[in-house]
Amino acid sequence: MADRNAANLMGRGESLLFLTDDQLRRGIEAMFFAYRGFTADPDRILQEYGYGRAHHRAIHFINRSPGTTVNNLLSILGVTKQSLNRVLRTLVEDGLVDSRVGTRDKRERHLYLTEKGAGLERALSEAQRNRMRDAFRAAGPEAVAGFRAVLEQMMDPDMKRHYLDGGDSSR
Amino acid sequence: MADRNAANLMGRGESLLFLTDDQLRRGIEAMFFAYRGFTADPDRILQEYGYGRAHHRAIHFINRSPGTTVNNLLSILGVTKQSLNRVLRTLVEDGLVDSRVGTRDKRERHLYLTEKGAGLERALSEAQRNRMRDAFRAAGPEAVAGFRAVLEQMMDPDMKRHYLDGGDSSR
DNA sequence: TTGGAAAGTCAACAAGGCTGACATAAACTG
DNA sequence: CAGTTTATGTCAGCCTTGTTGACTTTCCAA
Repeated sequence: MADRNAANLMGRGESLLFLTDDQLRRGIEAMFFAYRGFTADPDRILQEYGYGRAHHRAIHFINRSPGTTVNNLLSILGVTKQSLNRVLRTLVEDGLVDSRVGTRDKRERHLYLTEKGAGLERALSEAQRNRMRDAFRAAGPEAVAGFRAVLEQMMDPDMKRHYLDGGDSSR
Repeated sequence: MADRNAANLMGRGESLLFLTDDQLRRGIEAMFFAYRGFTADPDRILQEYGYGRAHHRAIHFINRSPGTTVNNLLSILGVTKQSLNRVLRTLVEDGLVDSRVGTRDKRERHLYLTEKGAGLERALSEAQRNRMRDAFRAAGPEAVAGFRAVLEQMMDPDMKRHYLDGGDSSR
């Protein structure tokens, strides 16, 4: 709202913001500290189960897209299949995830949360949603819109696909 | 700006936002994907030097607060001294960080970037600032304010101190 | 039908978290 | 001054989660 001087040279309503290195540094540190807060509550829960963030990520995206394949999960998570496989194996062994051989293509494994897995998912996402909700409410609706707008710009373009996707990029 | 119906029951201008689980899920995934983008460019640079994110974090905060102590860094980074020490030791050995015994309190070590260390810091923070600046400009000034407001709410309260601090919580 | 690509698994290694124990020096306290 | 606390560093060992390389099974297309 402040310096909008040299604006509107760029088609859309974007102002040519004068951003000092210090303002940008604040943004960088905000991301760092906020991400820590963002993961703190689930981390505590996971610790009780002997799991880590990798397990949380797998559980989250399986819940979002039931029946998704390992390969699809790989493209979302951006890790190697060997790394994901280890996490997935423990989740299957512990009875949180069900891995079903594909009917059309028997090379594929389709992933589903079991009742037990869905239970942990609820505990994790509830904790994370509570913090997110509190932050959104305290900051107000316009802030939420801005938050989402900036984060979306910060993503790698290929990832926006997974983000915008309502879910189910499987099958 | 949308549903502001039941608002203003809460003293300040906060509306009692109706946030669906799906809206919150979007926020959660936005954090996940954006954080990946946020760290992607520095990660590439660090890889060339054989360093990781832990080194980046140390370098960042030493640069922000030259002369800071190990203990202060510990409270900012929230890791164990053993973990930080390993990183710090390699940085000192490689001549990126200078560790000087305190004059007032000789138990303390005050940390400074060397010329070489400052060089890497510039490369890392320039890459990260560029992405942050592009995102800020594309999203616009109001979005930036909202971004910061939400992130600040998401932090653990103890961490806000380090965030708001203009720097130099040393000595 | 055969050769390559794709999906998944196994083995081994590295980074960077962690805990616990212990050493040293300096500072503080009664 | 003796004893305790504080700041830092180090060693050993463990865990999670990333990596690469080699291998199997399955599918598909030439």
